[in-house]
Amino acid sequence: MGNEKADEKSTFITEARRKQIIEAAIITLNEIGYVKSSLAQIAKRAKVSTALISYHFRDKNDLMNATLLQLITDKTSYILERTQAISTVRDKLHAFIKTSITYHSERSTYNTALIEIVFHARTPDNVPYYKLNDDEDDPLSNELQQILYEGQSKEVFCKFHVSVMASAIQGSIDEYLFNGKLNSKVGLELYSMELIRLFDRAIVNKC
Amino acid sequence: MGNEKADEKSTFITEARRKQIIEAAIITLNEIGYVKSSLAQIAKRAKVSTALISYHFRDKNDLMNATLLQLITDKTSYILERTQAISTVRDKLHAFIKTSITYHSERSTYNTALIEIVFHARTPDNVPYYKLNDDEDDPLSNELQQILYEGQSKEVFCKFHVSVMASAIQGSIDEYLFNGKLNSKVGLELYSMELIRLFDRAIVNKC
DNA sequence: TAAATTATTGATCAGTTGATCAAATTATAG
DNA sequence: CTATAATTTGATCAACTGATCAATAATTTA
Repeated sequence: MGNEKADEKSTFITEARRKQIIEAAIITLNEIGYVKSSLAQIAKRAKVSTALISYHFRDKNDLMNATLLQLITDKTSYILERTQAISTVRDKLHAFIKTSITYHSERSTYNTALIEIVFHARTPDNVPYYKLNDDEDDPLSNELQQILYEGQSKEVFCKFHVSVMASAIQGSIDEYLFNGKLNSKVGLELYSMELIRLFDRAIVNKC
Repeated sequence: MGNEKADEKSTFITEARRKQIIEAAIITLNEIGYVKSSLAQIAKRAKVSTALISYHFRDKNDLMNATLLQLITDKTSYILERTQAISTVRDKLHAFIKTSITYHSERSTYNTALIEIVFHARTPDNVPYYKLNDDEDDPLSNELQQILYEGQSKEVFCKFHVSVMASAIQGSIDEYLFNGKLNSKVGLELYSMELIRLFDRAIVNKC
């Protein structure tokens, strides 16, 4: 009953329920947004009572944090799996850009839920999540920076400020995730292709 | 008393009160975020009663829309004033990047309030503002795209997809606005300088 | 099977929300 | 100065929020 850590009683049924509730939370976030995603709304979509959510999660914050963790894990593993297999740094960078954008359309529900949480949830000190921005803790950010460093040390890439370049790449990708108009106007194939060409010019060319 | 348009009764005192309430809304958004920015909280900071807000604004949405308009207008004029004066396209692009980033630190309160509204407010159909993304209506987006077109027609810039390049530039800038860690790690002078160099390589070089 | 633990529910709680309204205050006009 | 209109308030409203609790129901254990 009592583990060293907090409360880690993981019955099979408990884990299943938690996943079910988290999945309902994602659907709810996508459908009506964070503000309207009350426990009642989430419970309705999970087809359980509100009290059951309170039973499996300490509070609403706990539920949202668990949901966020699930979303980040999914996105991270999706992109890393398809990036780390590639051998050369330049192709790795291309894959990183391509898969990041592909994830958006393939898991758009997850992506929206992720945005909803990141821009609404706050720490107990009332600091918004979007202002925290992990960096060191973010495996995707680390992977991207490591690709850039490796390219520079192998002299495939030229000299530039890695942090700035990384956030420029990430920002260019994110812009496509947010901007709905762009999404329907340009198309992900064209967008990722143009982005790859753009950063090839900025990174690989004579410097 | 009765104008053609909706209700456009603009006494001097009315306009002053509206501005005062909007200013209080901005401060409140910055201090405690959109979700906690109730009419009561805004009223407290404006040192008026909640009923007075309801008197000057149809509802909370109306207030938030008016606040958003003020924020967008401020940011737009700030950047356009400092960009359109420049004569050559390349310097214009540099100025656009530089002033966009400078605005962040100079009016950080406004910037946070803007983010809070854009990522929380929704249309009556429950469509989040961040998914609308004007594009054609956004003067800043237009200015940036026009700079790129002009540079291409004068053959100062090489050939590339203007929409993609514009959103890459905008995304690279926005990333700096959101990412708190980056903000303290790199510094806006260095960041804008590196960004200018980056896009010079991607835009101006041999293509 | 019987006992004990775990899972689930409906009912209910106090707290906040945005909005409304009559009454009070202030400004404006005649 | 008086009457009329515009401004501001406090009190109050129903609706909804997240959370809690005792009472069942289901499952596990002995």
